[in-house]
Amino acid sequence: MAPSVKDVAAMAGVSIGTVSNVLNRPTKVSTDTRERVERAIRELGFIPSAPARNLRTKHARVLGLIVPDIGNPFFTEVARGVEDAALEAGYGVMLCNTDQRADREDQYLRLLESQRVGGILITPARRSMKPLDRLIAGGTAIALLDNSSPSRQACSVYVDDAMGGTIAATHLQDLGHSSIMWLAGPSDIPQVAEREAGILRFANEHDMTVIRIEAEQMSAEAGDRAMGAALSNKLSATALICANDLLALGAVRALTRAGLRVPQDISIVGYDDIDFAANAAVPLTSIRQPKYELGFAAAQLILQECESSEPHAHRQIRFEPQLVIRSSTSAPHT
Amino acid sequence: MAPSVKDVAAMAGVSIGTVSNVLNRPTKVSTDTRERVERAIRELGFIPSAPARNLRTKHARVLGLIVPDIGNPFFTEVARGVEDAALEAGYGVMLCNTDQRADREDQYLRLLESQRVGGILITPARRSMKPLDRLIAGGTAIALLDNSSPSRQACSVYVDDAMGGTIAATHLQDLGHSSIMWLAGPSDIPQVAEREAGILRFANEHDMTVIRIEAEQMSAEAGDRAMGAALSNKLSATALICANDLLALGAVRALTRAGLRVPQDISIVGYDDIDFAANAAVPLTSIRQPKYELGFAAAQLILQECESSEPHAHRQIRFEPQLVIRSSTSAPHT
DNA sequence: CTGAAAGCGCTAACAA
DNA sequence: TTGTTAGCGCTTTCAG
Repeated sequence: MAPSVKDVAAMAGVSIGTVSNVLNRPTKVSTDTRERVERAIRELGFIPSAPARNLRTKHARVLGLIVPDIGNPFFTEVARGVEDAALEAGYGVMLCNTDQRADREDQYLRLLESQRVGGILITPARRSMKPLDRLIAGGTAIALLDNSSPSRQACSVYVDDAMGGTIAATHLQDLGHSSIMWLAGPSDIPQVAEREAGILRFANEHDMTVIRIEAEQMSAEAGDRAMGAALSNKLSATALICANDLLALGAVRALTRAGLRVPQDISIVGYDDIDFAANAAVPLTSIRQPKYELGFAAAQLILQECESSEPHAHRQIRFEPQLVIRSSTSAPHT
Repeated sequence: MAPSVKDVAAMAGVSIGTVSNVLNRPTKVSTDTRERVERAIRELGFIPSAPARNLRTKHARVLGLIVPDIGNPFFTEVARGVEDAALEAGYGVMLCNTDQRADREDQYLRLLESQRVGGILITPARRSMKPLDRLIAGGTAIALLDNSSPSRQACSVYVDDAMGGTIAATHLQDLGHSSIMWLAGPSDIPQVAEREAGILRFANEHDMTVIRIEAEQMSAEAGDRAMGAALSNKLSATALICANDLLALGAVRALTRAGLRVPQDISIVGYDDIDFAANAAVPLTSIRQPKYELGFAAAQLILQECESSEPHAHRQIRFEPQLVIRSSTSAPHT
């Protein structure tokens, strides 16, 4: 049996209330009794039971992290940021990977609710915030991750996607491209839609033509397939912007298979700037998102919401994306 | 306030004990009272408090997953396997990324202990099992992940690394290579040591020469640096085996920078077969490890240990690696 | 088959 | 400053 406050109290010759005090309000205890208690804690190897504590405090020192695809390095980096911020505050992180499936998201939401976690960080897989409202009403702090829809119900942290799209298009125009392809992901992903909006707005204003193709997923395989299909339909342009780096990696493959060289025959701009973008054989020009920082900031926001009992004003934090130029873009070959 | 068993009992007109019974032993309750209770649960949106339950049951329906680097796609895939097995059983997974730091590992171990998790899956960052013994004694199930050291204290799941090393060397010999380089990772990583043993044994028996170089981390950057250094020391061979795919990706970069072509000038075999190996511009020949399966099996093992109260016999599950031939290996150019 | 009651380990009033 | 005590929400005997 793990030792309990009772054992510690007995060994230190004090009451359990005093033990609880040295644990939670050390200043309210005289120095020498505190030291006696601390010694007892050390000798017994006492580690307080979180479940017991949570039964009283209503909230576990745990954060839920709900992401669509932890296999995507973007989210892996975000998770690292969340984890570091959480650990700093003595919180744990429950990883909830939904694979974009609503049923899994629901199941995890229930799980987190039953665990009475202090807060939930979520990149919503669908438009509805319905199930979240329940949680919010129940006192669970929620933060929207990588989601710009301002909500009066929750904090949110995001990177300006429209700006990212514009940056990518601007870069290609600067190089002299006037006709580009846009390899989008599923159109119901808000981030993709925003990036597209940024690209199209800029293209309109600067007489660039944009050919849109769509992959059914945000994965390299899907990028390969979509690009392959576009190629066999004789679609072409001197440059390509991809909705994320995974798609770009797949597109490079399809292009290479078709005998086209990057960037000589076609320039490519990815999105996210995952580690593999830099280490690909054709290092990818990409739009960097501050992934780790995004996660870190979101976790901090939510931690401060669930730590303090004061009325909390929901905040929105916006990050800016950044162009990282590597070898996959150049002036169009004439 | 979230509804409690008490509220449900009141609404259904039964005692709280009965509510508890329909929750945990539905058969012990008559059909119609069960239905009444279930209706009340639904109407109130009652979700049992895990902390309260855990206070009695001693163990939370949560698994701790301790890995050295969740940024490495190998571990990300393992995590997916763990997560899926856990969710199937209604368990959550706490992600604990140590970055190979002993202090973080300790901190997480304490956190998991205080949470009273049912089991811990760990890829030990160091040789010592000392802190784990405490947990085991305390009744927490432990499973060693990707670790072949048989332990009478815990279950373990691993992929035969020596075999993987041999497979890689065999493949190169079959292609006609007789002099190879081995890009190792830190020598205190047991998996790396095993792979090396497999390679060296085979090389000895077949008169291959092996030049050993070592990267200080299992990352692409470290691989790039180590390979670059080797190159400027005029080390060379017709083929290269890397301790994992990340190192291989970095090595390809260094090689490319030096004007060498893969596989014409040098063949490369990676290890792990992460997704990016297949999608790299030079698709990587690699030794595939059943990553997802590894995590899934480990989680199942530990779940069955912490679910059943019967005396549990620790098991060891061994997986076999597999050669995946792509474009980064060929016969040596003569 | 159902209810009553004890108690899991801890926190937070309140007393002393 | 320290001790006493009443629960938190649930499971689990033990009676009925």
